[in-house]
Amino acid sequence: MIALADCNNFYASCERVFQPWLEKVPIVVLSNNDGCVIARSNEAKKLGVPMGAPAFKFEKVFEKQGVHVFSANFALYGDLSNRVMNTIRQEVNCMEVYSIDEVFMDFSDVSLLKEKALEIKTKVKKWTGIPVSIGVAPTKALAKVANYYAKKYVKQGVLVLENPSYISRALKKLPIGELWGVGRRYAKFLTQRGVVTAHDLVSLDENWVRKNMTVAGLRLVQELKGISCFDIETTLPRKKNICTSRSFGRKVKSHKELKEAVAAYATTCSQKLRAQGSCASLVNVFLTTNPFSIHECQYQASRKIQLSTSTNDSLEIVKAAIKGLSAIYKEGLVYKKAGVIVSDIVPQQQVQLSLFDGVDRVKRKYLMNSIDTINTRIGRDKVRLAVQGFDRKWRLKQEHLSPCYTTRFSDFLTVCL
DNA sequence: TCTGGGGTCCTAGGACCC
DNA sequence: TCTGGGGTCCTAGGACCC
Repeated sequence: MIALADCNNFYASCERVFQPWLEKVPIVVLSNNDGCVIARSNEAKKLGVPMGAPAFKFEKVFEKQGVHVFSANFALYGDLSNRVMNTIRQEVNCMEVYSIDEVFMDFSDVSLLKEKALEIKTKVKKWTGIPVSIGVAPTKALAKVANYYAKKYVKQGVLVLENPSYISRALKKLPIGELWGVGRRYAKFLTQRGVVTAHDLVSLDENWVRKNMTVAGLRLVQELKGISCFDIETTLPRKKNICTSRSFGRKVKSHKELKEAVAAYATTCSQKLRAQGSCASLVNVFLTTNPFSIHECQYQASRKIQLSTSTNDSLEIVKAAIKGLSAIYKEGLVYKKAGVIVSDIVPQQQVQLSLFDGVDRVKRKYLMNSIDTINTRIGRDKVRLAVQGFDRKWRLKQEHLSPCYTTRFSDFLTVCL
C-alpha cells in the first residue's frame, strides 16, 4: 500500500502558521510580481477566486470580501516544507518527496493503515502547524484518488481505499479532469467522447488508450486497475535542465538592464548546478516582450551558446549568457521577461576536458566554493559580479511580502510577555 | 497599469549511418 | 520498368505535473 500526504492549501497554510488570527479569514497568495493567484484558502475558494486568476482583475473582490493578500514567500514555504518532510521521515521507512507539498510513503509494512495515517497527520500538524490530508491505496494513482476524497469529503482528512468495491465506487464519482495525468487537453478530448469519469476511462480498450494517450495514459489506466507502474523513487535524480527566469517588475528597455538581469539569472543557474554537483555545456538565453500588451510591438527570441567544456563556473556561464543576449537584443522594444536555461548536464566528476582549454579550473573551483560559502553564511549575493548591477530596478514587484520568519535572523518573531 | 516559474516524458519527423 | 532495410540521434512540439 502507498500513502500520499498532501498539505492543504500549502502556501496559504504557511502564512497562517505565523499569523494564526487569519484562520477562517480568506487568504490568497500571489505569484512572483504579484501577478496571478497561486494559492487560496478554502474561504477564498468559496468566494469564487479561481486558481491562476490575474490579481488585478480581482482587486475589488479582495477589498470587498476582506481577502488577505500575500506575495509569494518561497523562502518561508521551502523551509516549512522541509520541516513537514523531516517530521514524516521519522515515521516511515521509505518515502518520495514528490513536490513542495506532497510526499508518497511506503505503507507496505503498515498493518493499521488508517491509524498510522491519522498519527502522521496529527504529528505534522502539532510539530509544524501545517494541516495535511492523507490518502492510502494500492498504487500511486489510486493514492492520489484517495487523497482527493480525503481532502474534500472526509472530516478527519484521512481515507483508505483498499477494498475493490470501494475503489470502483470512488472511480465512478471522480470527474475525468481530476485524475492525475489528465490535464485540460485530455479532459476535453475524453469528455467529447463520452468519457466523463475515471471509471469510464478504466473501462476503455487499452489499445485505444495507448494509441490516443501514449504509454503515459496506458500506465495511468493500469494503476487505476491496481497494477503498479510507478515505484516510489527514493533518490532524487539530478536535473537535466535548469532554468532561471523572471518577469520584470517594471518596463525594461535598455541593454544594460537586461544584461544585469540575465547575469543574475545565469549566476543562479550556476549556483543550482554547483548545488547538485553538475556541469552544463549549453547555455540558452531567452527574451520576450509582454504578450498581453496587444498594441505594443511583439518579439520573442532565444540564443543557444555551446561551451567547449562543461562548467558550473558563474563567470563562464554569465559570459556565455551575455553573449547570447547581445545577439538577440533589439533596441526600441519593451521587454517583460528574460531567462537562462542550462542543459547538456553531466556530473562534475565526468567533465570531458578540452585540449585547448585556457581556464585554470582548479583555481576557479576554489573561487566558486569560497563565494558559495560566504553567501550561504552572510546572505545571498553578498559577493557577486559587478555586471549583476546594484540598483536592480527591474526586479520583482512584491507588495505584500510576509517576513521570512524561519530563515532570516532579522525577521524572527518577537514575543512580548 | 496590472497576467508565474519551474520541471518531466513522449512522439514524430528529419538527418544521418551502414 | 525499376531504386532496400535496418538502425541511431536530435529536435520541436505537445502533453502533463506542482
